[in-house]
Amino acid sequence: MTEPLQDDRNPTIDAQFKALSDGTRRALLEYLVREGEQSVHALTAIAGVSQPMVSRHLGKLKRAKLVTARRAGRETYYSARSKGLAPVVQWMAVYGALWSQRFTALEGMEA
Amino acid sequence: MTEPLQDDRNPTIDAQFKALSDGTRRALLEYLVREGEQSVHALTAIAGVSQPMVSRHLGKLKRAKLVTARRAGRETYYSARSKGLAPVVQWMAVYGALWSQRFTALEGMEA
DNA sequence: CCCATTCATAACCATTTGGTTATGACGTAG
DNA sequence: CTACGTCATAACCAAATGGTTATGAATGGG
Repeated sequence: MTEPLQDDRNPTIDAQFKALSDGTRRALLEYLVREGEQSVHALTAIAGVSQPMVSRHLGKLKRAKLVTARRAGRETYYSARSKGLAPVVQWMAVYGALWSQRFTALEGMEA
Repeated sequence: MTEPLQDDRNPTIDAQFKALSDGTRRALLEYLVREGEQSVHALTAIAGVSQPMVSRHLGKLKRAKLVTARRAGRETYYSARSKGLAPVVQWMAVYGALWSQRFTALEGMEA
């Protein structure tokens, strides 16, 4: 509704698109979405990269509000954050709708 | 449909998310979507960056198949490519649907 | 024919990014 | 108490990224 005058820089959307732009990160996220809460250990097993890198990817996903972390003993469990995608979905709804008429039923979503 | 075994690296989706992860690029794209075909000149006027940078951003959007270019005389006109968002939308449809039940009516979309 | 406009590319720079190995903090199990 | 398992952070590196100014290739107008 608020007209993006010339540059609607939005930190959250920025962070989310950037977070989603990496294949490894998407794979982690997809795994969390499909399999539910997972420890870093488990995620390291399925990601093709080292454990520190997994931690860093998860950190970025967390800062993008796409996942949440729950510490339990020596393990940290990450889960996909529902509502996490909302900002991106909203962007898609607005511009995708204008773009073509292929979008519908995406409204009623709050960041 | 094809189960992402552990890492569904998809160059197009990668490129699209990456392309969308920059605010300036999104602003250019949004402008094209809202105002239709525009010359680089016009786009430079609304983007907050130099003309070469606009060209480079447009190049990246083009490689991501989000815009198309049409050369006319000394001007190049860019337009948002309809269907461009399809891969991203598809990803959103699949994972967004799993993610929460907030997604619907996103199927029937082809890349 | 010359000059100006439009655009893309080159050269350069600082920062970010994805990756690694090494280390350290903390919890748990003998 | 010691040893191991889990995770995050540090240090480091090469490559990509966003930005700039300078240049060059076309096209169009006087």
